[in-house]
This record gives sequence, C-alpha cells and structure tokens, in this order.
Amino acid sequence: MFPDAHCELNHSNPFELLIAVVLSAQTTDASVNKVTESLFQKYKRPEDYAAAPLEELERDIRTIGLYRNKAKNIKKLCEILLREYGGEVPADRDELMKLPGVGRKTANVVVSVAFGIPAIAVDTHVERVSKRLGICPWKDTPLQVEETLMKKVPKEEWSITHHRLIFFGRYHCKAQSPKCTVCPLFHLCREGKKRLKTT
DNA sequence: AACTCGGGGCA
DNA sequence: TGCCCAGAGTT
Repeated sequence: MFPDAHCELNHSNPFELLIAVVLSAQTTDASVNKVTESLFQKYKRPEDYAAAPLEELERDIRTIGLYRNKAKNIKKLCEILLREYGGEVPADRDELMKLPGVGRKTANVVVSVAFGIPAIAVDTHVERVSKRLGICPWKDTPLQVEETLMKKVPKEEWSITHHRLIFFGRYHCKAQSPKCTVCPLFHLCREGKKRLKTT
C-alpha cells in the first residue's frame, strides 16, 4: 500500500476504500488504480460482488498481483458483510480483521482513513524506517512496532505519522538504496551512519 | 518462522 | 530479463 493511493481514494466511501486496500496488498497502487475506476463502476455494493461469479470477478481484477486470492477474499468478505454486518463496513479494527484478506495493517488504514479513528498502519515501510532510525529494535514484530510508535507519538498524529513514514520509506529511505547522503534525518539515524561508514 | 500467492518496476 | 518489491493466511 503506497501513499499514492490514499489521494485517489474516495475517503467518504468506506466500502470502496476497504476493497481498494484489500486489492493493494503486496502490489503497487499504480496497478490497483488501473482497475478501481471500472471496478467501482460495475460493483457498487457488497451485493454486487456477492452475486458475481468468481471467475468474472477474477477477470475484472486480473492485472493485479495475487488476483485469484483477492477475488476470492473480496467475494467472501462481501458475503460476510451482508450476513453479519447488515452490508455495512464496521468502524472497528478487530471486526475488520475477521474479514478474509484483511489483516491488521489493512484494518488500521480503513479505520483511520474512512472513520477518522486514530491508528498507525504498520507496513514494511513503516517497519523498516522505524527500525533504521532506532525507534524500535530490529527484532520487533509489526505489532510491537505499532505499540512503540503509539507510545511515542501523540494520538492526534497517529494517522498522519504512518502516512509520513510510508512516504519517507517508499521514496527516500528505500529498502535497498536509502539516500543516506542527502537524508534530513541522518544526524539522528543509527543505520544511516553505519551504512555510510561501510561504503 | 517459513512459505505461498502473481504481477509491476527497475537495473 | 531476471531480481526486488509489497501483506495475509496457512502450516
């Protein structure tokens, strides 16, 4: 889930946001954005996904990575939404995490972006940047990273913090080639100093 | 903790 | 054209 997507998404529609974020797992937002316009034209409500044959839904999102899993998950997810939640997206992280294809990271994005509930979504960028900066130990799980960040950041800034860290990680503090020599945070970054010494 | 699922971006 | 990237679920 890259930050680009948040700009294109309809924040006032939790259902579309949920579908888009589920589609985004392990793929670039550019590829998700290619299908969402036509997808949201065709499928408006959970009923529409639930009624569609699986093969048809697969075809409609074919260009996205892991599309078979995602089609299956989305169809099931919509059936559960209809059966258990009156067709509405629950504004609750733990309820969202019961849905197939929705893990903690996706659930945190949905509650924070769609419902304004303070949450820190820990994806690989947030995790990597937090660890490089020394905010938390390398051995921490994503959940531990989330808890540490929640302790260190005021609640009002949780959501914007994960946006900032995702941006920073995606475009600047990249996994393979971080731009340490021109990094504004170099003076407080453990990993940056280590990396520049060895190069 | 390791593996699987699949396509896009970039070297 | 092959390597690296990005979550969730299962074992």
